[in-house]
Amino acid sequence: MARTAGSDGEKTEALLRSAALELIARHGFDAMSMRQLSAKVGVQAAALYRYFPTKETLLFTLMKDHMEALQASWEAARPESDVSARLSAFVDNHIRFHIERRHATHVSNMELRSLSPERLTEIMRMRTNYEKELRQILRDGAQQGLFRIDDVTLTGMAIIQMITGVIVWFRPGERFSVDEVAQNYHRMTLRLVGAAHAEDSHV
Amino acid sequence: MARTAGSDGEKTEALLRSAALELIARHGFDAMSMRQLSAKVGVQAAALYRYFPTKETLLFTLMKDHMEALQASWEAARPESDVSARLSAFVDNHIRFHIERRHATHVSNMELRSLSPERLTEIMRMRTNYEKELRQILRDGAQQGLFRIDDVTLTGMAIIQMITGVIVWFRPGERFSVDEVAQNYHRMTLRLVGAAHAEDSHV
DNA sequence: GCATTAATTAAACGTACGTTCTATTAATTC
DNA sequence: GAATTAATAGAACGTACGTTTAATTAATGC
Repeated sequence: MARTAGSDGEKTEALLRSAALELIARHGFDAMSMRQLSAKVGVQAAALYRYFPTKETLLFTLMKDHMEALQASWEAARPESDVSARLSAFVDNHIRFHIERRHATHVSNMELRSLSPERLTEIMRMRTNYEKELRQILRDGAQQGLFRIDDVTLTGMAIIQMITGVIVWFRPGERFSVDEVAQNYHRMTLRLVGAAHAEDSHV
Repeated sequence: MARTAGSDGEKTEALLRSAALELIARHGFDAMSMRQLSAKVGVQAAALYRYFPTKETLLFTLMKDHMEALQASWEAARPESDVSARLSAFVDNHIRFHIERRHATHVSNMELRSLSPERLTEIMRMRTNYEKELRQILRDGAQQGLFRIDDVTLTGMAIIQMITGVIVWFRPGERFSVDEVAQNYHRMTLRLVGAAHAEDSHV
């Protein structure tokens, strides 16, 4: 056999990507074999090389797309309003985005080691750019006297770790809804930065 | 050749453990080969099997020792004093312990996937026990009216993620000392739980 | 100093991996 | 409907891996 009836490159690539995200998230990048991936989609291993020249390129592509989508999601959600609302929006967008794409998030957070130095640099650059948005919010809030922040870099890291960590324990359909988690976390974040009136917030 | 002059089982095992922590932290468990590990210590790969029956057992041993040491460290540091001091002590101990053992921490956080189900369960049980200590502090603080906490489980997770995340960005000898980081984080933690007078704290 | 135990080497086994090569069939174009 | 392009299959290549087996030397106990 060779080309199969109804085969379609775009469709196969999309299937491969989502199957790869699931397998890598579950077993890790090294532990996922190209044969395992191809079997999940129902093609031979050799067929993968029509879409991705190497296994590492596949990983890089997944991560890059994830980071671009994250940045785009924030730019679409970013309000022009006051800093507290911007901070809440950042936390909200971050949590929702990552919960909705838990596999891709796991991959992006756990498999950086498997990238070549150049590709690692590129992903880290995208990540840093995204995190700059948070730091700018923190800086604005501090300058306007609305936040009490000892160190912007350190506080930014603490918040990122805290809100990204949601995917470690969150399971859809259990105790908390996404809304509850998002609301709770943005309240904790506002307290963490010493936001004026954080305690009275009804949002 | 066979047994080498000056060879000593305890010494070799200790060397293997620390070499393994470093290699796994840097390259990941799957990416580390037994030959790579043995070469780092200067023995043949077959020699490893005198100390660890399988590669996975080696990983499990490292993780278990790490968790036991963490629990012991907290039990030694735990004060009998008021809840705010206990919370500060927890944060302080956690950060210092993890910074001092960054390799082991990385391994314990990143390589859970490579454990068999039974062994994963055991490590998770230890981890849960440790995290219970934090939740108890939060519960006590809330009951005494000192903390303002919406949900103990969720707040506990947020704090754990935040303070464990330090090892992701912290590099000894750069901008911050361990003391500064620990102090800053316990201030953020107290704010996060809405601790009364957190803003006036001089600790 | 001999017997025993501890620590290691050297070589090999079977397996699984990423990747490549070539052939083959399906869809598309004109 | 012939020519071309797209999408795959099937087989193979070389390599590296975890682990085992047997032999060998060093240290220890009596």
